[in-house]
Amino acid sequence: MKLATWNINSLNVRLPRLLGWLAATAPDVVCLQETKLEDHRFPRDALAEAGYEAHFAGQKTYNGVAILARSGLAVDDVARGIPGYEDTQQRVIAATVAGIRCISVYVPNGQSVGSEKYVYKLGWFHAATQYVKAALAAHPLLAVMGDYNVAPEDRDVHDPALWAGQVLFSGAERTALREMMAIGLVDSFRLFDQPPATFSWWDYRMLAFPKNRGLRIDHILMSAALAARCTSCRIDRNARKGEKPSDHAPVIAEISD
DNA sequence: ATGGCAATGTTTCATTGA
Repeated sequence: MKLATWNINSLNVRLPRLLGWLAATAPDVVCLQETKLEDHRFPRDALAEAGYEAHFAGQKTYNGVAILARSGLAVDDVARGIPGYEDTQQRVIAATVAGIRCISVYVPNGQSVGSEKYVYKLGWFHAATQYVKAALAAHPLLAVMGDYNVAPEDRDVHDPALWAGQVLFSGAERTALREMMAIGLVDSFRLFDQPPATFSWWDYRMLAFPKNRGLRIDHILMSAALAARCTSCRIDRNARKGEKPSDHAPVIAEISD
């Protein structure tokens, strides 16, 4: 079982790239963020032809999340948004795929520390934590996958001194992520030895990617029961290369049967 | 090879992302 998450930064632009990546990678579940498509425009048929059943919660221009499940896998209890938390922005979708509860999350960016969007980010994070806590209680096999817009540690940032106190790496954001993990989730990436300076996002500007000036802000968090079955987790840096890449690379975790 | 922002709509600039 192969689980993946990828901030695709416009599924309209990136559909050909996604289809090629699906064929090459053969994941069983893919969580997508920043699809930027209203539901009536979602390329459900193209993905079905590629062998994936799609569930999605989208909107125009911004945000938008989806879960793709390999055709034939049982998909149950699809849920959109965070119950009890009013939000016009489409940032969460959940589904149980082959018995594993999967939640695709697109945490707000936060813009800059202290801004209105930063306050929204922290409030959203806490609401999401309560939601994930309830999900964990109901589903021992849980994976929360997505773009968290938070780098957890110094080693997840190309230049920690430069980023200290900045949005994506501020103390309050890292604390919010730690608090979500404290309910009983582990960062599957850190279950394994990893090459130093492994990141999941690079700015389009200033040659950030070829210089590897990135951040690791996309994560696959797992419950203890799921983590016990996790055999690998890696970031697919190759998917950031070539013509018209997303600014994010996918994270891929493997689960033993 | 991986390359000096990109996607979108409000469209020929403004907004947002991270």
